[in-house]
Amino acid sequence: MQLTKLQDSFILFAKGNEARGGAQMGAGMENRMEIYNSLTKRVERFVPNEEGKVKMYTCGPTVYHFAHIGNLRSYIMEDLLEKTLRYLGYDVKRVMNITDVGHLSGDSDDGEDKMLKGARREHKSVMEIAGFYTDAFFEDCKKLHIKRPDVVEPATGCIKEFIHMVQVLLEKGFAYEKGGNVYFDTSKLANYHVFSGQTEEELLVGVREDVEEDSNKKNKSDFVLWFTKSKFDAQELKWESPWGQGYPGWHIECSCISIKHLGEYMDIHCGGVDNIFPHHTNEIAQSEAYLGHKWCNYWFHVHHLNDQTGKMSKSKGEFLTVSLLEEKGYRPLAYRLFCLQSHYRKPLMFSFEALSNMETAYNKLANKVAGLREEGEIEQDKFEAYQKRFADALCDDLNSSMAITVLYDMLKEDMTDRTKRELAKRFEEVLSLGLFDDRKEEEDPELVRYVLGRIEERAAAKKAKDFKTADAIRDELFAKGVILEDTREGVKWKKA
RNA sequence: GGCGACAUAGCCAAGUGGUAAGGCGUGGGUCUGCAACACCCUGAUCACCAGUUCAAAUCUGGUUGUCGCCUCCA
Repeated sequence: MQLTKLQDSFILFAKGNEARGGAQMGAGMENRMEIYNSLTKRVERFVPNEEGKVKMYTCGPTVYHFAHIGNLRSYIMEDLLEKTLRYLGYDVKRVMNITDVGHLSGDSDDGEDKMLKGARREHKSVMEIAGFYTDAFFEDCKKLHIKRPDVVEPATGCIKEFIHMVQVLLEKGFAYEKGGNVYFDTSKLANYHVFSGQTEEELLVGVREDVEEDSNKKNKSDFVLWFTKSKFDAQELKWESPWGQGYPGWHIECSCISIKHLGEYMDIHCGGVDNIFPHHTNEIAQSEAYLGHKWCNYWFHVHHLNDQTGKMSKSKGEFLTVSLLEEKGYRPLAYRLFCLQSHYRKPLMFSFEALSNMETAYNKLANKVAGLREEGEIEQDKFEAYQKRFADALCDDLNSSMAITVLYDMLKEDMTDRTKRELAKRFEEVLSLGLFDDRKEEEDPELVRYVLGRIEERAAAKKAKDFKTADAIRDELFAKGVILEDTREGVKWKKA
């Protein structure tokens, strides 16, 4: 793999201001992770600022509605990244924000605030809506085995910090007040378009026609840091500020919250590809202008989940949620498997046919792992060889598809069940597919006793060659949602 | 219009120079009272065209198609 020097994301001073980075790993731990960096458009060796520690930030959900499974793909892949880093021995601190203010409507933009729109739709207050959908988001995450970040911070909890940051930007001359709002002055930056590779002139060419221009802006690229004048006078959430009553712009929250919890130097910033511009671009602008030095070294972007009509979007109205998948009889973890068997940097095509495939694959895989016995000794050589193969796959720009293949190969390998079990447990630390969850425990003990009784009766009937009775019992249990299987090890049963 | 990504078997999807991983499905088989489970076997020359090379899915150029972004009160 060809390694390249980090491109400077430090936009104020084009050269000579490296972030602190480049810490050398000590003995016993090696930096072997290679990951694509959107900033440099290359796969690079991952080297954190501080040896053995990773500071990671994720753009969290906008809580005006349920997350759809396309949003959740990003969180699944980010979860995989975090767990891979932990698996490799890093001490990871991860922070996520909750956008509960300031981010306006999307594709079918009618100029109404998303939160406000959600509130009106459901006759609730904005904060009630935010609380409800925040809980719903983490419920979905739980079902998909997405670990809750170490720190979760709602934007509305950091207003003071936002105001402070805007003040500093004004003092340093990176921002200006106009028409009641505070804007970031992008002309003060040497390299604003770090991600897009386009110049301002190029951007001007095809500007969307349906967007109303803000005549207060000095430059086309400038963006709002603080609003006091909004065409949404019905804005419910407003705070006092040196510039009058108002609310923060969309981008300031991520800059502020991440610096608050992770300090001035960050290792990895995550999000969906659609965040690259303008959101992440503006975050870099604000943060580095505020800090006066380079801020984050690696940018990790997950590509979209598409269906026949294109990317899934909250604003399209109808969208797929985890709950909806459950209603249709799919396991959320089958969706996780579906995501893991593709690469995070490729668009993934969703269809119910594909998900059905995965559902079957998931059940087979879970059965296979459940069938492993606590037998034999751990074969150390093979144990380590497979651990290495597994880690190698993930270190190769998070090749989760290959990691899944290593799991399958491992299960087919000629070695003791105990070795396989222990390996599967190790892999589960990263994959989190719930392969060791004992589903029987949730069963009603009354039902279990009944089923076991009927199985005995059926066994007796079979012994007496009374297959008619035996089949009748099987049919009866099937009608109750219980499936019987006569395996070499005896009769097994499971819920349909 | 600009910028970028992607295009591999019925479906999902790995694979960046040496003659195509894996999963699901399909078909065949073993096992089984039957069914299911399990296990074994079974498939593609990589959108198209041209070029570089002893050798290309993999590099270069072009074409076509799909998708994303082009903000700042998305």
